[in-house]
Amino acid sequence: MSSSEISAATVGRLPAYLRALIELAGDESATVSSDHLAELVGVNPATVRRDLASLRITGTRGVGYDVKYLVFEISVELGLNQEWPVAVIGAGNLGRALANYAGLTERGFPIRCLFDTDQAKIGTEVAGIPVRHLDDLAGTVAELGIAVGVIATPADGAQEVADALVSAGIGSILNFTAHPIIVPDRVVVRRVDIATELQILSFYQQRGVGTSTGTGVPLEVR
Amino acid sequence: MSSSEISAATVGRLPAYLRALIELAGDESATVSSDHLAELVGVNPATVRRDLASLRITGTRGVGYDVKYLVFEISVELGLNQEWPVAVIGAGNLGRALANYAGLTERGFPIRCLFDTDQAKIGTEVAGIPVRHLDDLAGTVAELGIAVGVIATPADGAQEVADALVSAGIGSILNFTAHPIIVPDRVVVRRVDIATELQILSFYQQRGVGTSTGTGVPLEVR
DNA sequence: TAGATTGTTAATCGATTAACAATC
DNA sequence: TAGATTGTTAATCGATTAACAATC
Repeated sequence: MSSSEISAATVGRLPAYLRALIELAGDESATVSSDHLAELVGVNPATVRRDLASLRITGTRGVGYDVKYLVFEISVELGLNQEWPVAVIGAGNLGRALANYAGLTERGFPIRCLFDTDQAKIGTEVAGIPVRHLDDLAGTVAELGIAVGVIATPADGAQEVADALVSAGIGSILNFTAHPIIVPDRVVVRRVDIATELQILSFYQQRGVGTSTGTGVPLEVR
Repeated sequence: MSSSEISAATVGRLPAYLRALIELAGDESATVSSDHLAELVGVNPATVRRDLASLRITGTRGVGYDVKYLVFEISVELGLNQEWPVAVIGAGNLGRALANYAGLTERGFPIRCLFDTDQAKIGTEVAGIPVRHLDDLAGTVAELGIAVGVIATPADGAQEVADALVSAGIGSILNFTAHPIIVPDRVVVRRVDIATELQILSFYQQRGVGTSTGTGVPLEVR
């Protein structure tokens, strides 16, 4: 399908475009040029035009792109016109921090359930979110329509949890542990590894410092 | 200097190489071929050889690379032969989760202090780590030799905190907020943005699913 | 019409990979 | 010597960017 034209690099920039556009919309800007948007996000204007063209988003020559239309279209591309209920596996410090982070619900990723294997935690609530036993994962995924699983357990449990998520029918996994996980092709995985980020920082710090980017994408304005 | 030959892509793979090598060392493997290491990390063997060559790490033709030597050299490149004391700004749920994550100290990134502006928290401890007022940042950075600052505050405080870290002389910042920060060239920033990661997941989930990689690098074995 | 800005082609750049001579 | 594997060249691939005709 046409979707194959959208590169991973483009997808990685979409959240940054959206964030900049939402601020522009607040400023009541009706249109935005590729030059302006590029400057806000820290990329080349031609890259912006190419990215938008790959999404079949068109602007108006001599004028620019309609901000509201851009926000709408990019949101649709990112699936933000619907909710993606999240389950967090691991009700430790990280799991509780995620549960307490209201920003996720605001952005369409409400955490609906926490899972753990510690009997003392089962049946309690964290920030109003129930904690259930990992054995109840499959049933809960079906019951609550969970779309995304977040692995927030100790590293040595990561693969086991990933397997459980996969058998429960989950198609998207965010892995916070230091260990890579192996999943079938149909499942999409991203990893957030704090220790790796720190190691990359120390590499550049130790040398004269080049500039490093976040998340593999130039998200930081220079 | 010679350092300019090392690409950001190579740097991003170093932590994954190191992780695989440490497991191999545990298996008492004395040497490893580029083929084997490539398979463990999920990259092409030629990429492994090219990456190592760019670090001036040599192997032995017909034999492979010495595992202990690789571990040592890559560790040195990543600055892991020394400690990088960390300060976490924000003693909320995320800050406390980080403080309780022993993995960071084990990997050479001990959290030495938390900072907040909530008087009720100042003077308390989290997992044995003191919480001080943000006003004391510069003094504490000097006193404890802090090398890395982690921004774990609400998003709207990110730039202000970044400015404070920069004036305190910090050269490496890990930003957990949804907002990009602007810093001088000498400062290295990486960002971990959970909402962005989830948006990228939902993009792929919504479509037939391609495969996405974590951290901008193919860290997940397929 | 004159100025602005898109949409897209062609050039460039950088990273990946195949292939193979060198050599252990 | 025969087999294995590196180190590196050259080819390939994909992404970025300059440039500009199209057109609002």
